[in-house]
Amino acid sequence: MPYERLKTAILKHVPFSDEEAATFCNAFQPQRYKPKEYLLRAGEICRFEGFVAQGCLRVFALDARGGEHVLYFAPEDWWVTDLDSFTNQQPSWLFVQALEPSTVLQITKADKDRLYAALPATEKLFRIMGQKTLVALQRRMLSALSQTADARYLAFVGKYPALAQRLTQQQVAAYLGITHEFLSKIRRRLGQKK
Amino acid sequence: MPYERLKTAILKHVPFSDEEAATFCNAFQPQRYKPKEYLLRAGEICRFEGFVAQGCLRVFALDARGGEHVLYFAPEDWWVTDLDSFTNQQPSWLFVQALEPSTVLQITKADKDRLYAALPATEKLFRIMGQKTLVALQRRMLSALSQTADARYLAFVGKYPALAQRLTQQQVAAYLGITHEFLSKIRRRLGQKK
DNA sequence: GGCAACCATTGAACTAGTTCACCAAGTGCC
DNA sequence: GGCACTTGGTGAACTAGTTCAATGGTTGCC
Repeated sequence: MPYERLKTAILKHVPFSDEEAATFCNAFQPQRYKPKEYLLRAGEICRFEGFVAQGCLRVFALDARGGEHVLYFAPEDWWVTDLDSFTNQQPSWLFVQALEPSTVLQITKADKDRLYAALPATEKLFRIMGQKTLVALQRRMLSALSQTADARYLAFVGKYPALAQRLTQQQVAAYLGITHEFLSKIRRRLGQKK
Repeated sequence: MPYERLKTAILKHVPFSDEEAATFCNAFQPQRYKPKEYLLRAGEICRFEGFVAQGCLRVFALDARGGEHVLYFAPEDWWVTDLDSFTNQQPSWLFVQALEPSTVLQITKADKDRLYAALPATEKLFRIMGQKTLVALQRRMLSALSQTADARYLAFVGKYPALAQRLTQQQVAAYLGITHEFLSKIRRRLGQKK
């Protein structure tokens, strides 16, 4: 049951009763995606906020020359949306794509607004989750400003070893902000055979 | 009156009555800082969340070799804290320093928690402000991943022209993730005399 | 009013990371 | 079972950005 993961995840932050948790979870619709399938493309309006029950997605942007740059990966238990496009219902500049066969529990903007009204603790839930995301992104920003690609790569595999295994090197490179050729050279230098 | 700026700022996001707004604002204490004065140093626990009523601060980190890297600047109407250290009351890895003579309205963790309890809309207020900060940081992260230093510099002065005037080039460079020497060369190349 | 900091600029030598072209191995598809 | 496609690796030439050292101009301080 994909809803169990969602229930467990939210109860970590907010003390919902069983009924409240059910009200919360029932506002989400499960959707399955095949590898390479897009949930959102730049120019579209993001109609969902999703909780990944299974699989792995990526959120990325294209630069002027067609290069892909990964904002984040979303494996199981992560949330995925274009926050700006979703909250303001305006055109996105991001792509959201499944990397593996994935199941995502999705909520619409209207249903999320209903949740805020029906269960006030929802405010706190998303405030806290947003704060954690912000702290993590601040760390990554500082890492981008201050560390060399070698150090960023080591930090990434150190922090997310299981995820690093699931991703191709191209995806990892697009997250680190380097070319996959250079990542290959870093790995050789570090003697990483894995 | 420094509280007027704070009141105006919060009423943009949340419909407080005059009494509620007063309750909110009175939880904050004004503090004045001289240029170069530190509000927080790495290793300390961040005891405040602040609203800048006047002046300008910077939040930065040191790398292994002593280089400074700016996470963000906080001029008038911006909020400033080490979110991680403040919310979890654990040692910080950041520095917060005044760049100009500044007045900051500050709240402690305990008083902020009291606000959350006394005025539930406070949850919404900080959820929304957090979301906006997150969206802005996502944009900056993608810019760091995908753009050259020239483009990032132009984007910065384009987005924050007044702020760029107030800062030294060293500060701007530490925000862009380049050396101030290289920033100087970029500016020459662009023919910027300002 | 003079000295000490700090700031912006510049040039030369260097290094981290890119680009392009190519090759080998795996994987999935029909 | 074969073919197309994607992936990972490698080398050579290149470029964006760093490092170091030096200079001159402001600014602020006592």
